[in-house]
Amino acid sequence: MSPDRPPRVPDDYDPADFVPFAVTVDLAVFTVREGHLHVLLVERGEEPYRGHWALPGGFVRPRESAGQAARRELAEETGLSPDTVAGLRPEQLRTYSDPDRDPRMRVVSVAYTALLPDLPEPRGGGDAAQARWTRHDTGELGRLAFDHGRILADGRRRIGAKLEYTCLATAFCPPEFTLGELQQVYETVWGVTLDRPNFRRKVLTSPGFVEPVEGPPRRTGGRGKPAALYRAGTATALHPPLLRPEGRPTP
Amino acid sequence: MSPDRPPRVPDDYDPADFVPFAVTVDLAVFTVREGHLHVLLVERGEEPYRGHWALPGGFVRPRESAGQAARRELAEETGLSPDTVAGLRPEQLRTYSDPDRDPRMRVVSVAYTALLPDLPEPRGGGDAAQARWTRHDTGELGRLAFDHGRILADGRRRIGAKLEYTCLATAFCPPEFTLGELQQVYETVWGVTLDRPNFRRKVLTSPGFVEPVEGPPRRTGGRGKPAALYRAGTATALHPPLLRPEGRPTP
DNA sequence: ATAATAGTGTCTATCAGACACTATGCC
DNA sequence: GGCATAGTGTCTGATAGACACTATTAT
Repeated sequence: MSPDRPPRVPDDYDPADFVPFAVTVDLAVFTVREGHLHVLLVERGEEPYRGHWALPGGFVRPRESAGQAARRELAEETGLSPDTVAGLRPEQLRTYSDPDRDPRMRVVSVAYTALLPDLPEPRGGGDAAQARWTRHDTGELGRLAFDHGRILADGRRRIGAKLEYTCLATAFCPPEFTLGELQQVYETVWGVTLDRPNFRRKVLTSPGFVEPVEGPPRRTGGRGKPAALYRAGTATALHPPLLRPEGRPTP
Repeated sequence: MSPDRPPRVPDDYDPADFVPFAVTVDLAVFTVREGHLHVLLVERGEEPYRGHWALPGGFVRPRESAGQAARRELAEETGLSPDTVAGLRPEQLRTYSDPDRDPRMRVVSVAYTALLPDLPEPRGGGDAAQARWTRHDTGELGRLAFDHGRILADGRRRIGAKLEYTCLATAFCPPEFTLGELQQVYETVWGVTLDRPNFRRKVLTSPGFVEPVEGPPRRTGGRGKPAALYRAGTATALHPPLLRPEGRPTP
């Protein structure tokens, strides 16, 4: 509901004196780089958790929605042009509201995931705050600040699942990409290897998943036969889905 | 992130003067009753939207998480015993944070879905606020208060999708149920008819979806052959999923 | 030539949809 | 018997996994 609704109040609590909450957004921004899943982290410059790495994010401002705040923060943290960021669609992950998740005050955080193609190093918003891509698989990312480790784990699980039944994987790719690159996204995020012929067949027979780039230009990824280029199609859902091997949903 | 993180602040905004937000939970509580999907609504007794129907919900208290608030509100609104409510697991849907979603103040609402078996009429929390099950399909539920119409639509879409790849459907059923009842949940939520033999085969060969109730008791749903009873299994995910007919994800 | 990547074709096991048929209860 | 629901068996078309094979580039 929303504020008042009078007789609902059961006992000890008066709606008028609700505690003020701070509302923030946190972003789990992923990219695939050199065959590894990376996540964008920033270094905290203040207590608590000074010197720890954290997810980028910030306050929701008085006149913006959480989604707008997420897009704004993403632009600030990555230093991407507003045009580029406009094309991205941070997707709401879930909201974290444990009363003690911030030791200082009551902060409710709306978490988002975003997927980027491989980009140059983040500019870090042009100020002193460090921002960098960190490999997600290695243990390198020690303890993150606050409950960001949990948020990151939730986000990671979510994108793995969404690759199965949406066309989301193309968001990890540049505007034009080869099927080999697309396959590597799946292999990297899922941590498996896929059969190339079967992967091609599945992608190409899923209507609206990818569409060939008309001009017969081609591109090479080193040596080997140059690959045809594709761009993301208009579909957003995959029916039927492209299921992970092993059956199990990834623990 | 969470409050401060010093050099991040870009320009005009001072983290110290964040506006106070109110945080509420809203619940989209569904049940299947007489072959129709129903949702639990309460009648508002105050402006704005006095006399309009709304989703049940309320403020998050100073020392509870949004999830705890959702369970508490669910217990209050349905009048269910705490034991029963403890078994339910309201699931976070998403957070609604449009600056103008409440005309009076800045309210961010964390929405939850919950699925109940067919129950006696809600007690309405023992006070004057009306609470009742309303058919979701008919146009009977006029304009809901605030953005609750949108929340309800989002929740409806979500549970339809989750039936495909989770074992959630059993949450609509009493502790012991027949496969016919389970099938009716799918048919009702999806608005389709399913082939019974194929449905049985799928459910029974999905490990952990349902398990037979040992004692050979049986129960009838009127006339016809009595059906074997099952209870929910231990699995939570369905692999491979039980896909909706038609291919399309339901617009 | 060899390595490396792109792309094609085919066989097969599995699975979902369709549907005929049997079983067991009530009237 | 007639009807309604529960439950079984079978056929078939679609699909995913496995894998052999060809194509085109760089070195």
